[in-house]
Amino acid sequence: MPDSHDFPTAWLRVFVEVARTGSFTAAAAALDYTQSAVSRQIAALEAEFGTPLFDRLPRGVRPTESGRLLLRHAEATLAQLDRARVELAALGRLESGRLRVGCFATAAASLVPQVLGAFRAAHPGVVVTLESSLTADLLRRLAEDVLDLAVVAGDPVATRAAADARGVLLEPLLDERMLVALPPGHRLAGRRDLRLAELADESWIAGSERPGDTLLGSALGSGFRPHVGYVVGDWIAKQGLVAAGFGITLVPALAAAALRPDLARATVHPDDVPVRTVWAATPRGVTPGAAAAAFLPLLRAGAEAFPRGPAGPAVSGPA
Amino acid sequence: MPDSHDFPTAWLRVFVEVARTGSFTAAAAALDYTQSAVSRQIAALEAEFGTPLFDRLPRGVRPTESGRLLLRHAEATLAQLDRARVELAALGRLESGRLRVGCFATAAASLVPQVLGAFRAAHPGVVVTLESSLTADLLRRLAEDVLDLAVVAGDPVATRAAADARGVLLEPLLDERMLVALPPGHRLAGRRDLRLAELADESWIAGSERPGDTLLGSALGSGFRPHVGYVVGDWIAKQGLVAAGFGITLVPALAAAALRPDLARATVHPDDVPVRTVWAATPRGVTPGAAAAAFLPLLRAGAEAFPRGPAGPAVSGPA
DNA sequence: CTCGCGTCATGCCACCAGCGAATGTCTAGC
DNA sequence: GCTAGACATTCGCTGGTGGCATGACGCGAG
Repeated sequence: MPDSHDFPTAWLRVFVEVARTGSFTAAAAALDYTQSAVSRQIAALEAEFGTPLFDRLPRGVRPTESGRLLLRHAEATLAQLDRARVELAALGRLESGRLRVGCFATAAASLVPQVLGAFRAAHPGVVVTLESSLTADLLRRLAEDVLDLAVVAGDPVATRAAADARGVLLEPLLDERMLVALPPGHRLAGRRDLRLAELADESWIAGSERPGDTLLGSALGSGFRPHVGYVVGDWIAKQGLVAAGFGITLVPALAAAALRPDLARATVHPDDVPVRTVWAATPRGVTPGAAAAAFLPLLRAGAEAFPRGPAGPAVSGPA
Repeated sequence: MPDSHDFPTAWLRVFVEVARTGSFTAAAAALDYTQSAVSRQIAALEAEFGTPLFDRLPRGVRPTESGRLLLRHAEATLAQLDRARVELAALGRLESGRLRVGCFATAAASLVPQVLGAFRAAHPGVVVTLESSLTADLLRRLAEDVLDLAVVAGDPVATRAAADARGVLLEPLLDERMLVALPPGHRLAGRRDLRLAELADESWIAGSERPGDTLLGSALGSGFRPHVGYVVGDWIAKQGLVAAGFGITLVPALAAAALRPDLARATVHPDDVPVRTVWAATPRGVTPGAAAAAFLPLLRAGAEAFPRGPAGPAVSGPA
């Protein structure tokens, strides 16, 4: 039973073993062949290369100059194949490899870094890259095989449609609640399931002049008409304005952890803001790498830990 | 007809070609396989390594991370085997390799260097080493596979017996004549087939105190009893003594070219000194390297060019 | 929507490459 | 000369390997 579970490289092993032991018979015994098999293997090799590779002596064999030359290459080749095997195994055991993750901006605030931390702790050998971009871009990059996995968010139907069009697989992670960031000491600080109507008198800070592009705009469908006092795209500036008491703003739950601690917050009633679902997105058709496969459960667990209930952690007032 | 004249490395080529073309079908066409064969080759590879190597896309395939890893090694391995092939071919065409020649001292004076010159001119890539030693030692080194070829000399029967005992093959090259080196202007300068009796009054310079070890001693059997004036092992010193007129000495024909030009010389009648045959010696049983095989004809030709007749070149007096 | 096309996967068959067992041949050593 | 040990060779057979035909699937044109 000549160790058949390795690929057609038997002749290499046979050759090297013959050279090592200096005997067909011994090599055959070592490799679990019969002597005749070894004899013909070598004969075939010699025919193939058109030159004798071993001198047949009365007691065993000795490599000719050609044999020695080939031996060097054969050993190098075996080593090469061995390395391939080892590295491939390491890849499978996630001792090496790469994982290219993409996510939308607010996911990069807390959820993804936290999961990445757990992943890196479990698989230090894997090189992880993270980039944040808009959902549409992430889906495109998945399809282009620039990313292995992405965390995307958006309107359930539209996002799923976009993903399907690009051949991207979506797995829902959580439905994201919305918070309102309030100036310190605000009267509504810590409230849960706040109705937007209660905020009708507030001055709002929007992320863009076009309401449709903003979180706030997505609430327009419910008949709510906010008074927009400022338009600021920058996240830091936005918080600054809120902290200074110039207005309030919507904050996705995932970004709550990134809120400056002096801000008060309150959760919005789910009926007043459309659900924004967060998905794990993976390319369809391509077999997931071991790294991506290992990342997904961690991502699910991380999402699970996020509040699906009425309020998030530290939702009541500043520290 | 899948290019069957190369050794079981087909899977490497198949794999690399699939990765290169990104298609089983195209790879099959390029390698003169059918698509099904390629499909199963890859499937077998994937089973072997326990991981998918290609993502099957609607249009062709693309290597997975494991595939890319294996691809690097596969290409390296193919290159390695290719190098082996090329170097082996170069070895066969004597564009590389080595030739370890040994010879007895006087052969190193002229015959062997001359042949080596011709050889190196024809095969500049071959690394040639030359060592000179005594015949017995040369035979031993041949048997020990330290030399590829040797030029030895000695008494026909004894030498052949020694060679047989060591498993060394002998091929006669020439029967060496003997010269006498004479002081400049000596009365016998240029004589041919000189009888030793004519030299009875001369003072001889021997190489050793034990007559049996010397060329001169080998002539004792014929009843000749020389008057030994000096015993000098060193070749330069011996010539110096002769040149200064202190005596005469025997010189093997092969060393004639190395005689200092101011010495006169004469050939000795073959009946007065025992024949010393010069052989090419090669190890028996071991297949001769291409280099040794190419060297032998040159050696025969070189020996042929040496005088087998009554007198050598420039045998008459100094220049 | 359906059809056609191109792609890979698979079932079935044939072939021969390669193995095992037994035998032959050569050499060395006693 | 005989024995022992090594490689070579022969014969019969199995299993791997490729070819052919077909199936499954996704895409894109009409």
